[in-house]
Amino acid sequence: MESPKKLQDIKVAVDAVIFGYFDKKDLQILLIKRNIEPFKGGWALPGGLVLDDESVDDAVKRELYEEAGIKPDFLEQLYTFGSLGRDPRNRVVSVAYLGLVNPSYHELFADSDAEEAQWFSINRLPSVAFDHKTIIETALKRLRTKIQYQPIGFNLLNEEFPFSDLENLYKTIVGQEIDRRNFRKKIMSYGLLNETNNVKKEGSGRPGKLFTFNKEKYKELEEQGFYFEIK
Amino acid sequence: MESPKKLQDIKVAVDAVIFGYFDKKDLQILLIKRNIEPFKGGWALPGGLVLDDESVDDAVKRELYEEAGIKPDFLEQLYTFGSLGRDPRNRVVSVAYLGLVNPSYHELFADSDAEEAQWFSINRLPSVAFDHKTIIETALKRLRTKIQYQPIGFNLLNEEFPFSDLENLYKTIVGQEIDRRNFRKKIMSYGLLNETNNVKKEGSGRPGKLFTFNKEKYKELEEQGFYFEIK
DNA sequence: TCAAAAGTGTTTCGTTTACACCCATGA
DNA sequence: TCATGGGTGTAAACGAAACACTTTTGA
Repeated sequence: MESPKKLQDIKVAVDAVIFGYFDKKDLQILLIKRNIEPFKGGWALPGGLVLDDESVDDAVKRELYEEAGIKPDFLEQLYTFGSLGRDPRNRVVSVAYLGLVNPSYHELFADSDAEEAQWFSINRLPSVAFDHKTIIETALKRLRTKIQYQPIGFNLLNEEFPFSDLENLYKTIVGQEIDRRNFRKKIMSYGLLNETNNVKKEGSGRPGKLFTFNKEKYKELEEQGFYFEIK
Repeated sequence: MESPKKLQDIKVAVDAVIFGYFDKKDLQILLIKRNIEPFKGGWALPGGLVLDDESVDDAVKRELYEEAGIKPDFLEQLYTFGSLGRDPRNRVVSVAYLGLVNPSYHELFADSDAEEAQWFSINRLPSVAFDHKTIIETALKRLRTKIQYQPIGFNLLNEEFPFSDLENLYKTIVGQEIDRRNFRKKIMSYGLLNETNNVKKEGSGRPGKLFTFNKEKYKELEEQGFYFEIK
């Protein structure tokens, strides 16, 4: 933090990789159709320049709300991309965030004049502007490891969910088969799920009990040095 | 990454938390005595504004070399601090880095006209400028957790080190007693240490064999999905 | 021969893994 | 009664934790 020899000319932006999960589908990422150059008409991560009078954290939240109508349940800083030539116009340093939402609680702004927000399966992403592909890869990697040692996955599920949703979520994100019995035993051993009196209605087969995640209890345990972990 | 409505006026800086370790002493942090306002004469993390034609990663390296004559063995991005009011002069967003060096391989620029760099025990830090205290705390937390699942600690030791140095390092950083036998068994089981023919000369007691860390083997194992872990 | 640090094995305990059948529901 | 997904227990294998004495050196 020294005074500049000559005036610095770098812009500060934010970009967000927002994951959504629809049961029985892939993991999805939120993209915005650009309505200005460069990459006009192409897809890009939601984001934009930070305003002078807002924190960087606030900037992402604002952009997400403006561009897609979304207020993520979970949002954390991912990594700052600061190499040269990221943006063909200016030098732009971009602070990337990783967010999680349950898409059924968030109606997207679709087909408005200005912007179009849309979910894309991570297995069928269109090509994206700037270095956003790298950012997405970084986010995916982080999500895959983080979900194994912090109970962040619940942010992708409904408030009340059948156990199988959780199972499918982990299978999808981590990308490998899990032993249903061992997985359930492990999760249940933490005592972080509350059983509701409701059951899953749709689908065939025996209806599953619905659970909620006990966020308060988790915070409490966490303060006592508890570590959530799924192998 | 949208075009600005009015011109953005935010500076981008880097700050580095560089840890050094002297055997039998505390963990140390590198601070620089400021020779300009604000906080002139006070201590601060090494760092400064990013130049227009260098990447953010390069900016930290340059600043560290200019301000302290140091080229860290390990350096990674820590977190970006982007709240308002961090710097009394301008709006500054700062990308913080965490670095590790072996101080005996790095002579500091001390008492030069321009700058003075000095090691401080993390247990006896002076008060530091800006929000650097927060940055240091973030770095310490990261170091404490990361050293337990990545073999980064070797960057703090001599090229050849007795096993006891490693033991003390972990005791110091993690801040709790370790079982010498179990610790040695665990480390040795990874087969990442090469035994040299040399022994530790100084000190009393039975001389310990010196080891080197096999970086190549670690990289190889890592690619095969191996995870280093110390509980 | 004493003080100081290095070097070393075994048992116990808890956790992880592997594995398959019955249950509840709607069609 | 059949198809579909929900719900459950146990034994074997493995890794973590607890624990103390002998060795080598220099003073």
